[in-house]
Amino acid sequence: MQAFWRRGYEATSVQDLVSATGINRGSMYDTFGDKRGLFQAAVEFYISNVSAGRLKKMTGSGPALEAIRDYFEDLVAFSVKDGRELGCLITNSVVELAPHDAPIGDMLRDSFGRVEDVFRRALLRAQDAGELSLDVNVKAVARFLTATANGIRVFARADADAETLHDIVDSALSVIEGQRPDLPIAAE
Amino acid sequence: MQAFWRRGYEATSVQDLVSATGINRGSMYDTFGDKRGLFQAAVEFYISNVSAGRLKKMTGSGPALEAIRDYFEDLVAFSVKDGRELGCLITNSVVELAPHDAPIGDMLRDSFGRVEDVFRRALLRAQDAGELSLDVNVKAVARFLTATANGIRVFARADADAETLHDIVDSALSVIEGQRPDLPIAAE
DNA sequence: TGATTTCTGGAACGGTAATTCCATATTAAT
DNA sequence: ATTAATATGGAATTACCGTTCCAGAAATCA
Repeated sequence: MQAFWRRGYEATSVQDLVSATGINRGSMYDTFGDKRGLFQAAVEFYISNVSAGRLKKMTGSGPALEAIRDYFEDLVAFSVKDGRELGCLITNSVVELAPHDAPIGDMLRDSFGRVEDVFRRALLRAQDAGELSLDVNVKAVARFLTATANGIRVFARADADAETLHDIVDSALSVIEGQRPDLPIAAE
Repeated sequence: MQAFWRRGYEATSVQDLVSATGINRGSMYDTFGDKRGLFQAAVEFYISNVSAGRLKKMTGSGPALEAIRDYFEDLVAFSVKDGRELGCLITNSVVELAPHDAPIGDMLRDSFGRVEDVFRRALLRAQDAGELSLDVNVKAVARFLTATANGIRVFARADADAETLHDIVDSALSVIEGQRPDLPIAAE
């Protein structure tokens, strides 16, 4: 997974994968069929571990807008860490492969859908909690936040610094953080 | 350029380039040195034609916020056209190559910088014209809009539909379109 | 027109890619 | 302990990759 994450699908040779994993060539082919099969497994692993792990924090019961901000701060923190210029394996793979490999494309689109869904739920929770105006188009904003996360990942891949990424996050979150609802009509 | 745009650097073979251009193998090598040289030329061509063309519309003297919106509408319109799933050659190349090819990475980062700059100027014009509050952090928002454009491009590469892309644009532009300045203190 | 440069089609080259195979060693199951 | 299953190192295979080369055709220039 890490090899593919770093260099992409095409630029990673089977020899790279053998060296990186320390696993025998033959065993690799026995288990995953071919390079593409291993790649698919790597992406699946990424989705259900790396990605889902970060998303799970957003599904808690605490303040939803705060959870969304934390998600983005996490993203920025990771992007400028030593694992720099990695970006996101899903984003990278969408760009490299989605248009030419339908099954992998579908898998990646599903993953986007799940991210969007987590955002959507968080936004609904924010509305329920009175943190966010009911006028906000939740579906649209969820899509927007998903796209923004991808934009940040592209910037990360271009080695953007923390300040730049923070600027992006702050501006993006102004879409929801400046949207407290009006006072309730019948305040108790 | 189109071959690289469609399939990326690694997945495009020299044979593909020969077939796509109708130009002889030898002539190609005489002119561009090698595959990488041709790629570099393709990206340069993209930057100074495709990309610059779209950006130029934003540098006019008309209403700046409208120009920004038009830029994004253009993006969406192109992304769902027949040239679908192409995304942006710069975005695609950043993701595929920036971390492993310093010269090309630099070229692509420069291009990002120029986009950011065009946004920045437009935002400043908007402030001058009283379309945009002076409280807005212009640099941050310019970075944000650049990142958003990249996010849209990633979505386009994942074959997102027009509605989805419009949702993203509408939400993103709410960062600036809801920010009219307060009435001037000394209204005439 | 004749000379020079440029382009063409296509063969040829070396290298490395993905994949397969196998005899041997290791591990797990009975 | 014996058998069956799995992993290992590495060679072998096939194919395509990028790149070079060249003899001849076309175009350009004097």
